[in-house]
Amino acid sequence: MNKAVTISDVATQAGVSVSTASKALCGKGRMADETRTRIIETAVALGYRPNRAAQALSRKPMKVAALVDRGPEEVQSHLVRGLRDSFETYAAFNVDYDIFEFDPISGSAEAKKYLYDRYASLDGLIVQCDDVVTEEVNRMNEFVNIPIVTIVSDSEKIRSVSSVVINAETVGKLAAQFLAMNGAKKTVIIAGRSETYIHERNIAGYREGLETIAGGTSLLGVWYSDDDWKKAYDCTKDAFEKNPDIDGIFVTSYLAPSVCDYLKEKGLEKKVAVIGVDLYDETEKCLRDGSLNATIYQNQYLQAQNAVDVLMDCLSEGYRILPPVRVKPELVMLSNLECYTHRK
Amino acid sequence: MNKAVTISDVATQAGVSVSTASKALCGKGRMADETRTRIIETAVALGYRPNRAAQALSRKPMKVAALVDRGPEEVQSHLVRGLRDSFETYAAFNVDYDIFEFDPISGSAEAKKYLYDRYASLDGLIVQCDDVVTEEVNRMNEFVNIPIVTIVSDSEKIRSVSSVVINAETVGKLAAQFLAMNGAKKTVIIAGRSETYIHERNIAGYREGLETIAGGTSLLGVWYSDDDWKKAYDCTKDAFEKNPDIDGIFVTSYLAPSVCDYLKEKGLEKKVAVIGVDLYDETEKCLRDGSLNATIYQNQYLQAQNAVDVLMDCLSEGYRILPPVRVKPELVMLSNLECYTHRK
DNA sequence: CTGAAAGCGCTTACAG
DNA sequence: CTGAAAGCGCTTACAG
Repeated sequence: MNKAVTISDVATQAGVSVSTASKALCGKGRMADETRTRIIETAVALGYRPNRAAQALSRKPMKVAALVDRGPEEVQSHLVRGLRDSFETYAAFNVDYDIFEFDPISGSAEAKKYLYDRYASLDGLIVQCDDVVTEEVNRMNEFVNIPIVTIVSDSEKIRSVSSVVINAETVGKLAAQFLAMNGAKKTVIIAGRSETYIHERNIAGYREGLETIAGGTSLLGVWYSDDDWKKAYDCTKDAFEKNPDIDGIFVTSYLAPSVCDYLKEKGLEKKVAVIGVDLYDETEKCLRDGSLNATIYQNQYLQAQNAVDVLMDCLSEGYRILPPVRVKPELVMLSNLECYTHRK
Repeated sequence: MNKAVTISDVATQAGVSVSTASKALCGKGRMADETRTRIIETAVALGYRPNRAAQALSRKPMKVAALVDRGPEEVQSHLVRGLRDSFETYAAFNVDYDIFEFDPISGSAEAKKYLYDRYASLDGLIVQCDDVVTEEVNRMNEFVNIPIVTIVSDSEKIRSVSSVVINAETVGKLAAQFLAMNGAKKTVIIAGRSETYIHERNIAGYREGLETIAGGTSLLGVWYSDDDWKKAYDCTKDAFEKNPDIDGIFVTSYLAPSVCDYLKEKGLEKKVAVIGVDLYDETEKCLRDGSLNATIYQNQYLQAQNAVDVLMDCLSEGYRILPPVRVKPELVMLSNLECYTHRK
């Protein structure tokens, strides 16, 4: 390994002081265009790459924030833990972080205020949020452009950002193949909120899966639970009243336990295959008692970790926009549940 | 965020100089036991965590090596790529690394020589290797104790190490549940090398899975392919000659494509469910043509990444032995294959 | 056995 | 507009 090129090499070569070179390279302060150009050119010519450790040690703390809209406690907690853990690993890089959780129904105003108050002082932002807040983020980012990373939201709606995404179609396809494998022929979907981007894509993927992979299995209908426990139960009930011979159910939201409750009450849990989404205590119980056959874990912890990593990359590489990072959906069944139970 | 505790805080509190604190904390040089203990205790009490950026900046380059025994090209390459990528992210941390691949059959002597030549100058080591080399590593580590991280080998055989492991029983259980879900009743196992730790644990897990999860499915027998393509084919043939009504096969090694070849020749590929292990081009093809129903991917890339992370943690935390890191087996089917095809 | 001092590669007030 | 100097938190010869 050859000795790395340092900023002082660049400075000497360009005939300026280290401080001037530094300012030229990180684009701070004012200086003669000619000087800046010359410095940058010699840096490139010499193959200079800044030493991150040294940068971290000398600069003042970087300020970043994460704005997340609160989901069901146990799902959300994985996300927040992932953010926290990941930020902590960057502690050595001198970053100050703040995680702000707000209620998706009532908290939009709160989230907006948070943004107004802080945006100007932030170096980077992670958001997982609804349309209202998204709009706000877009608006602010037009004035002060900082790197933004979105977590599994309607990423198309936020401009100039990097993102962490789950392939919602794949989730649907996986569910279709799984139910077919379990011998299901007549299936239904209990979806989350109607018209939601993710759920619609889940459904589309499921349809595709039925056609391309699991011929012989059909989709009888889709019910929308609006992410409400009681309503999910009612949907299930309604579905069975209309189609008593259902033998497979795909629940696109975290409400599968509610669906399982209905099945257990009616003694149908062994006859109907059910696959859900996400993983928390209730889900685990259902996997254990056999009423839930599998769940597709959209590793929130990993999503959060990736978001932080991407943000840090953006920040240290001159605010580039990075390609989306995809988190793979993980199929959790009774046999591999133990790999997930200690997911801190 | 409170200001982080620095080594100078620790030094002041313990009533020593910064240099003494540093030496105590990274276990270098000789010093009064009493002093060292006191310093370490105050560091713990204060919640001191060394600033890695500063460490990286001040110490001379760390020398680490990875010793891996070459498996089938495409499986191995994920491992090596994972090591390389991960080491590169530590470049700013001032580490020099070397990756040494050797042939598991003929290369033990070569590997030994490599160890003799370098061991003394290394700060850390990653090994994925057979028993002979393992013995050697153990022996050397008695003289010069450096942190060692093992990747999915018979970790019990290397003492004083951290490790990255795959739960081999879970892989077996997963296979059992999967085949049962596919309606298989009479199954066989085509295993890798006989008497190999991992394969035996795969088989044990499979048996357990059949009992606890997949009642009604039976295991007719186990054939050993010795990790040889031709032999795997022959085993399959032999199995079918003895049991023409086999309807499920678990291949514990990467040789599933060979098993699928037999099935396709005999036109049995739609009637027999097959689940294999690992993922590379041949495996992908079989998933696509439907002769292979699923494979259990033991994410080598991730294993390697984790190994490097663990090693770096060991090195920066005063050579502690860290608890094993478990890599989850991932079930790959046609429906989620796309998540794996761009696995660089 | 212990400590003072230099230095790792950067950034950032501050002074010219 | 440019540079000298201090300082970030650590490690490591070197001197006591």
